[in-house]
Amino acid sequence: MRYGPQHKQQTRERIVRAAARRFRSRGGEGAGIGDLMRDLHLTHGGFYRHFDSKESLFAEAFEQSLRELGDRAVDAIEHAPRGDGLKALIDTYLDIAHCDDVAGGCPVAALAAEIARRPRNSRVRFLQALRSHITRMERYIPGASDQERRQKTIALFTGMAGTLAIARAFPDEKDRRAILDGAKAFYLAAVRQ
Amino acid sequence: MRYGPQHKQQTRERIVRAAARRFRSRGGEGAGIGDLMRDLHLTHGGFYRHFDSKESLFAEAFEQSLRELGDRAVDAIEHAPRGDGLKALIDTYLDIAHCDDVAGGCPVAALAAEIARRPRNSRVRFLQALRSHITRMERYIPGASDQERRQKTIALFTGMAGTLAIARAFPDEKDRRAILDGAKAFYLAAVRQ
DNA sequence: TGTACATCAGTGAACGCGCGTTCACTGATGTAC
DNA sequence: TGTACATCAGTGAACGCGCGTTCACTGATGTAC
Repeated sequence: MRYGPQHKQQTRERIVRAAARRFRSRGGEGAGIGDLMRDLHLTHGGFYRHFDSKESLFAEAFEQSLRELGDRAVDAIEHAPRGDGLKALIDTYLDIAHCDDVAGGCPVAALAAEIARRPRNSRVRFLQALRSHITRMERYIPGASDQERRQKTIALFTGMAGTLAIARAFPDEKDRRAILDGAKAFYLAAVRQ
Repeated sequence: MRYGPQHKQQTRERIVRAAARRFRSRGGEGAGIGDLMRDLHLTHGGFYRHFDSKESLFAEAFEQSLRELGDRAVDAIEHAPRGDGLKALIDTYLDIAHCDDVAGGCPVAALAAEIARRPRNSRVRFLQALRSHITRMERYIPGASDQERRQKTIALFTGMAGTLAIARAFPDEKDRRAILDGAKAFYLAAVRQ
């Protein structure tokens, strides 16, 4: 059957949105095209009208996730009381709600290791997304020079992603909270130097 | 055919050692039993004389990897000049050689996200290994109280693991070095508070 | 206005492949007598 | 000492399954005339 002119674009967006969640919560290998499409009440064959391959969906989903993480971070910083932006950034990232929302959370915490395993050529899109996330964040990080601010931004972001990923392995919420709270203090002190 | 009395134990150890490398470099889903056994000049069928399942091999390989990482960390600290133990710990972990040796490196940096995705029950072994690694390391981390030392140890270790995992995604060695060097300074300052 | 045709998002069977696991079997060595 | 049997690490075919991808097809709507 034929659909309205915006229909295809809408379906594509629904696929990306659903995929972004599935990839984060199940990993790239754990999330299948068939299940994904079934959730959207579509069949797997139609997928290839929208994407060349699972890999290109994965890249697009990653980009979207990271962009949205950045949006939320900026939002948290700019809605914080004056001078508390940095604390808000850290506290939001290391919040128990973020920790417990793998599907909607930071794609780097969920997928960094498997991105590093991909062939060089397919990593460029991910790295581009990562770099623009860092660039977007570095203006909120204090430092004596641009270079120092960038380095601190990278250390902070990659560090917090690691902490979040590991906290998620603990089934007991008390453990997760202890890890996250300890890390909040650690990173805030570190960034304020 | 029948083998000498130590033969089985030796084969088992060879399997664990090879698996520990394969799981870290390819991920739990990317490393297959068939390929693993073929590398050891054995066939896949024999695997089940040594392990119940791929999952139990994975857990044992993880434990061994983390134990060995701890050994190397302790070694680096204790061979460092007096007062430089902490710096040696951080510099060893964030060394470019460690970054580039995924197969022989930290299993947490390589596998944390997928461990977090496993069912609760199968996570207990991993968490036990993680906890004993932390306990082993915390005596080298300064802090006002035991609790503070533990929290800092966790933040440091999980943070460095995240940084390492992400650095590995960069194909250009210059980028990896920049990330690692920036993080070395960041974490050293943070832990020294 | 009415008719014939083109379009193309979505369908679902099929393909090829790799995987974890099972199982009947092998055969060199250890053990019982 | 010699013989018959038991053991069991390792073999390799087979099973069942799920996956990414392909492809001929469908059919409601847009377009050409």
